[in-house]
Order: sequence, then structure tokens, then C-alpha cells
Amino acid sequence: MNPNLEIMDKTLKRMATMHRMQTAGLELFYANGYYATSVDDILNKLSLSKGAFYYHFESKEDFFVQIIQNLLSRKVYSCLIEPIEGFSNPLQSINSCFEEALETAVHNEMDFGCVLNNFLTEFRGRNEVIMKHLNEILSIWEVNLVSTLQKGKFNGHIDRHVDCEAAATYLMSSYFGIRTLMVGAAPSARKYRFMSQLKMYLKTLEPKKVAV
Amino acid sequence: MNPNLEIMDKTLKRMATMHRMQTAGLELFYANGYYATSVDDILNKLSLSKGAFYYHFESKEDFFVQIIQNLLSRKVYSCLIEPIEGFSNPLQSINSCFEEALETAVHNEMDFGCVLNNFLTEFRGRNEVIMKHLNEILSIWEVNLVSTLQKGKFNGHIDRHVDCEAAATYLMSSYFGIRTLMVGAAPSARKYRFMSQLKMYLKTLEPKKVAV
DNA sequence: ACATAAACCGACCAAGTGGTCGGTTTTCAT
DNA sequence: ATGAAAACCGACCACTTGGTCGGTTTATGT
Repeated sequence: MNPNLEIMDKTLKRMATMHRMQTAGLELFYANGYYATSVDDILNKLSLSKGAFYYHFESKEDFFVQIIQNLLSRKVYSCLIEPIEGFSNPLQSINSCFEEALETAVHNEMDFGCVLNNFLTEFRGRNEVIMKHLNEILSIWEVNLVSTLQKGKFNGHIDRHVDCEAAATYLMSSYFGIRTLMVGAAPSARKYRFMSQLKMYLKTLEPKKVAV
Repeated sequence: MNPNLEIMDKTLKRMATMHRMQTAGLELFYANGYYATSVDDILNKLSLSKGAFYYHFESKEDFFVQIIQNLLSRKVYSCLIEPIEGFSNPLQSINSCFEEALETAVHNEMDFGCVLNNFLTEFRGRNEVIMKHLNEILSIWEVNLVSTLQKGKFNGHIDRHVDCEAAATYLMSSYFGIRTLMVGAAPSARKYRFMSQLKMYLKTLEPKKVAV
């Protein structure tokens, strides 16, 4: 038998169960917080036992780190990075990316920018290991945003005097912040207001027409 | 004896102890989170006993609500509202208010905007009673920001086409967000970048010079 | 000095927590 | 069919949590 297939077979069920646990885990961790969610909560939801959990994962922390690597980081990439990079006008793609991300937030679906924001504040100063992984995702987002903005400079969509690092910081800030505000009252109205001002800000990044 | 003085006397020691507990409580709740801080943690810090705690407070939740009302709401008012309202040019006072608030954050001191942000994300969907109190503070901040901006319109410091509610939302968002980012790496650099872009945004609110 | 009430103590409780472990069931190549 | 490994079970453990309560200390008005 093909050794690769053998490995696949061996790991197939394992992978499936682990994936179920991770998906359910992320949902509950997002809804109730990491510390407020017990391993039993997750297991009850899946009708699994403690034995199954600790057969697959070393600890609750190890479990969460794997969730970050397998689910969160990929989702952040596909929701916040991919939709922005590779288009000619970064100002446009940033605008529609934020628009779309906030729209899922209005419908109370899981918005992975919000997930990242929540976990960043929950683990800060409490768990260095997990913070390291979260900061890594944050850093990837930041680097991509900066390089996309710089590419926009090169393509003439962004004024050459713009400080791209600063713009990236400001964009990330406003995005994280609006997620905090939106989960409260009137998310739809707040989204609309936010987007209108975001457009104003993005306009300041456009090339100034030089009076020749 | 003066009955008022009597009441004062009676409540003096009570107030002092309660205040000590609340101050220590806020510190620990801010540093470690509400759910991750036990009542015993607070009592150990003060060398007090369970009995003392439950003599003064009904429950951990009641304790926290009183912290919000007695400490947090006042501090938010004095740090984020008072420095903004009552000055002629709101764009200037907002700028220097944020500048100052972020400066305390750089020095790792307690910044009450950050406190509010952290608690908002910690209790969201987990404790309605506490959320109600936090949202109240948030709402007060928002209302004051909006009315200050509108006053600025009236005084000619802000363009009359500006949507003040939207601007307030955007300002609050960016502020909450930068607090999330700053507690991570390079807070000082991030503060500087943030402030530079905030100035850009505030400029978009200035009155457009009409070409007559 | 004494009585009374406010302030405080700390052993205790039930309910949960993350994690362990000896054992049972499933799966599957031979 | 069978044997062995992988997957899963659930009772159990040590520990922590918020909260209770009978009792002791401290302050105060008379």
C-alpha cells in the first residue's frame, strides 16, 4: 500500500475529530471567552468525553494554540489580507474589504477581525505563549497592509508623501475599535457612520493634484 | 450632635474600607480581567478577609458595579470628556486629549479609555447587568463628543457639511483600536503614527475654504 | 464601665476547573 | 476470525471559585 495513503488513512479519523473539536472550541471561546469556557463545555456540545480530548490534545492551552494556527490565522488571511493585496488600487480594496467584513459583523456572524481583537484583549498580560501567536497574526496583517499601501504609492494611487506605516496603524486601529463599538447598540448605523468617515480618511491618502 | 456629622462618622470607616477595596479591585480586574481575578486575590492584597468583603458588598458582581459607578465612570469623565468640552476649537482639544491619554498608556499607567475597552470586550454577551452600566458610560462619552463637534460647527471650527455622529463614531473607534494595538509591541512608535494620521483625519473636518 | 452595633475573621461548603488513568469499544491489516 | 493499535469513555483527583455563617474584635454613645 502506498505509504502516503496509509498515513492519510491513519490520520483521517484523527483529523476529523480534532477538526470538529477545534471548530466547536473556537465558537465557544469566541462567544464566552477562553477562561470562561471549560473543556467540558466543548465536550458536552459534541457529546465527547474528557478521554477523547486529552487523547488528541496535550492541554487546553495546546488546544487553543492549534485553533489559532489551523483556523484563526487562515481566516484572518482570507478575510483581511487576501481581499486587499493584489489589486491595483489599495484604497478601493481596503474600503470594500472593511465594508464586507463589517457586514458579516452586522449579521452577528463570526468576524475574524473581531475574534482577533477579543482574544488580544483577553490574553494580554495573562498568557505569553498565546499572545505570541496572536501577535504573529497581527504582525502579518500589518506587514501586508503596509506593503500594499507602498505598492499603491508606486502605482500612483497613493500620494508619495504618505507615511504607509502610520496609515496602516490608523486603519487597523479604527477597524479594531469599530468592532468593539458595533457589538453594542445599533451596529448597522454605526457601520454606516464608520464607513462614511473611513472614506474621508482614505481620501487624504490620495495623490494631491499638483498645481503646475 | 449634628445628625449629618453623625452619619458621616458612622459611614466614615465604612467608606474608607470600601474605597480601598474598590481601588485594589479595579487595579486587579484591569490587570488580570474580572473572571480571572478572585475575590481572595483582592482580599490578600489588602490583608482582609472574606467576612469583610461580604459585609460591605452583596456579591462580586455588585462590587464591580460599584467600581464602575464610583471609579470608572468618573475617571472616564475627567480623562475623556472634560478635557474636550468647553474649549473653542474641538479639533484642537480632541487632538490634545487623545495625545495625553495615549501618553499615559505609553508609560503603562492605567488609561481609563483602555479599561473601558477591555471590560466592554470581556463582558459582552456574558453579563447583561454589567454591560448596561458600561454602555451607559460609552453613551455619555458619545453624546458629549457629538455635541462638542456640533458646537464646533456653530463656532466655525468645523465644516457645516460634517456628519458629527459619524465623526464621533470614527474617533471613538480609532481610539479604542489604538489602545488594543498599543499594549502589544512598540507602543510609543504606534502612538506617534496614530497621532499623525489622526491629525490628517481631523483636517478633513475643518471648514473648506469656499472659492468666492 | 458597659452595652450595643458595626466591622472583621476564617473555617467551611457546594460547584466547578483542568487534567489523569485504567479500562472498553472501533477499526483494520493480516 | 484475530490481534493489536487507535479512539474513546467516565470515574476520579487536587485545587480553586464565589459565597455563608457563627463567632470575635473594635469603636462609640451614654
